Formats: sequence, C-alpha cells, structure tokens
Amino acid sequence: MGRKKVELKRIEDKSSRQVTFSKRRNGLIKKARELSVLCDVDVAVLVFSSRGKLYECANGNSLTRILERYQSHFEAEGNASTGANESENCHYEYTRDWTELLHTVQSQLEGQNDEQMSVTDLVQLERELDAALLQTKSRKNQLMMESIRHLHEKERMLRQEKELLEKEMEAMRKEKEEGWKECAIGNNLDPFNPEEPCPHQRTTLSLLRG
Amino acid sequence: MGRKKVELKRIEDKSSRQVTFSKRRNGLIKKARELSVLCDVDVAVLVFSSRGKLYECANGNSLTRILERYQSHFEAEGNASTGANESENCHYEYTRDWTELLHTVQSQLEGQNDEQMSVTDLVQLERELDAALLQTKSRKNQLMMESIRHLHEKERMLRQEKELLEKEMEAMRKEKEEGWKECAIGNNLDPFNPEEPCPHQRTTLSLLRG
DNA sequence: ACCTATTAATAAGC
DNA sequence: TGCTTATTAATAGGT
Repeated sequence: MGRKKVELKRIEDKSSRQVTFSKRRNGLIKKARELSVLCDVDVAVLVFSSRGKLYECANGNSLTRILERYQSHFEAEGNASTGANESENCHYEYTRDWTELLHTVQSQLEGQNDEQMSVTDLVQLERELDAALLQTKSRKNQLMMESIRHLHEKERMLRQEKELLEKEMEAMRKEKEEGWKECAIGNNLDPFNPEEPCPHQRTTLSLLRG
Repeated sequence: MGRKKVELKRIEDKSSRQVTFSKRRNGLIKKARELSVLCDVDVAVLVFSSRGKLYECANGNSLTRILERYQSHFEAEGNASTGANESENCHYEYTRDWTELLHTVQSQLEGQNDEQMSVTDLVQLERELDAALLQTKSRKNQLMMESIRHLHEKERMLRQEKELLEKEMEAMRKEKEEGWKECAIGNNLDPFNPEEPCPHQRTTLSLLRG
C-alpha cells in the first residue's frame, strides 16, 4: 500500500529498513489495539529488534502493561499518604520496590546494563517480579470480585424495590375499585382508609343519604 | 477500511464481533509476519479469543523462544513433514487437552516417576504449564468482565422498570383523587374508566338520582 | 516529520 | 467459513 508494491523479503538497504520498521511497527501495534478493543480480546505484541532490543506490547493483560500501570499509579499518588498505619507503609514500600524493579528491567531490556546481571541476580529479579505480579493479580481479582458482589447486591435491592412498588400498585388498584363501588352504592367512606377524606365529601354524602 | 468507517469500541453484536475477530486476527498476524521478514526482526503476537483460545505468531529465537513453547505440540500432532523453519508455521489455533499434562505433574509429585524427568523435560513441562495458566487466566478474566457487563445491563433495566412503575403509580394516585372528588360532588362514573361498572351499580345510582 | 499516489485491508452483503 | 466489492486505512517513496 504505497507508491509501489513491495516484495516480501528482507529490505537490504539499512535506512529504508529502519524507516519501514518504524512505520510498520506502529501500524502493527495500532492494529493490535484495534483488535483488542473491537473484539474484546487480549492481545500482546512483542517486537525485538535484533540489535537495540526494543520491545513493544499492546493491550492490558501483559506483564509490562500491568507494571507500567502500577508505576504510574504509584507516581500519581506519590505525595498522598505519609504512612499512617503499617499496612499503608507496607504498600508504599512495595510500590517503591516495584519502581526500582521496573528500572532494573528496563535497563535490562535496553541492553544498557552492560550485561552486569549475573544469573543469581536474574533469579532474584525473577522472584521479585513474580511477587509483584502476584500481588497485582491478587488486587485485581479482589477488585473484580468486589465489583461483582456489589452489583449483585444492587440487583437484589432493585428487585425488592420493584416488588414493593408492584404490590403497592396492586393495592392501590384494588382500593380504587372498592372506593368506586362503595361510593356508587352510597356507602360513604372507605373503611380501610383512615385518612380524613376531605370534609366536603362527608357533607355531600350525608346530604344525599338524608 | 470497509464499506463503512467503524468506531473504535467493542462490537456488541456477537456474530459481527466473531467475524471481525477472525478477519482482523489474520490481518494482524499477516502484518506481523511481514514486519519480521521485511525488517528482519523477531515478532511475537499473542491473541486470546474470548473463549480463551490462543492464537499466536512467533518467529526468531532470542526471548521469543519463551513463547515458542506451544510449537512443539503442533509439530508433534500435525504432519511433522512440514518442518521447514519456525517463521513458516506462524499461525496456530492452540487447543489442547490438559489432562495429560496434569497426569504428568501428578506422577511427578508422587515420586512415582522414578525421577525419570530430565531438566529438559522439566523445562518443557514448565512451558506447557505456563501456557495452560495463561489460557486459564485469560478465560477467567473474560468471564468476569462479561459478568460485570451483564450485571451493569441488568441494573440499568431494573432502574428503568422502577422508574416506570413510579410514574404509573403517581398517575394512579392523581386519578384516584380526581375520582373521589368527582364522586363526591355527584358526578357518578369515572369518565376515564370505559369498563361497564356492573349493572347493579348503574341501577342503584339511577335510583338515588331519581 | 509530513505528504499523497498507490496498494492493502476490510465491512457489508451473500 | 469463503468470495466479492465498495470503501477506508496503511504506507512507499519523496521532500
């Protein structure tokens, strides 16, 4: 889809290859996003340029995305709580750790780390990432389950209200019919309705009866 | 790029969504393959359908190898003759019966395996378990999100119904008041009620009036 | 980066 | 699913 049709083979010219890479990479990611939104599915795209070790990803469920989200979240509420209780402190500590973690991973991915990390370091890193991931997933699940529970409760309440309304309505309908009947045959007041039915009515009815 | 421009939002009609999913998934994978060939980079695409099925496209080795864990299965169960190279077999629909996997793990745990499993075997086993886990999580998420959406819709409906009932009730209340008033001042029948109000009533009223 | 002629993807319909 | 076609979207090559 350009000025010329292109063959499906490696572009030999380095510059053109780089340009095409950039354009098509963006296109691919855009399309991945569209697919995930339109069809409501999870999509991940990873692109490893052989040299620069760049990587890209699309859609919410990937590890990277989750970690990024956590990072921004952390940065957003940065000055918020000054550690009132233990659990808040704990949370703060964790997110702080994660930010560091992210930086570590990032420099890893960018190859800027000058291959400093030993296998032991990497094992440790993996453990920490696993922990972060676990916590993230746990929190996500918790929120989703809460949401579902809450919605169920809401539904229950609404059903109850509706039922009540329907009953009231039925009662009203009956009462009205009764009322008409009684009014019609000259029985003045609705015995079920203790409310004073407006003095005028009482008077008028007395007159009729008398 | 079709007969009509489409909004970037979830396609609500299930059937259209499925069709679009199928088309765009193929398109995405095609583009991924083109990018990897033209620009000589490693690309991985993972797509989890709403039912948790995994479609993937991966080429190259480096870190992508992590994602290639699924490939061995297809080489195993498909015609192995189409071996060729990795990037050729770029598109799979991954469906697997996990029962076997579980049996393997079980014998592992029970030590009945006579520690036959080599590290290589265990690596493979880990990969397969990872895959199973991924698919399971994807499916779980899908179901939870569906549930939430559904509950929201239900809530909306119930609110609407309730509103309607309240309006009806208000109308009824008004009507009733009107009715009482009219009855009281001697206007016999409810002009809004076309139903024949039982002959007896009519007779009685006539007598009263006469 | 931006610009368009051109090709490629795809929405709708069958 | 697969095919067709009117349209839109992506992008190759140029600046």
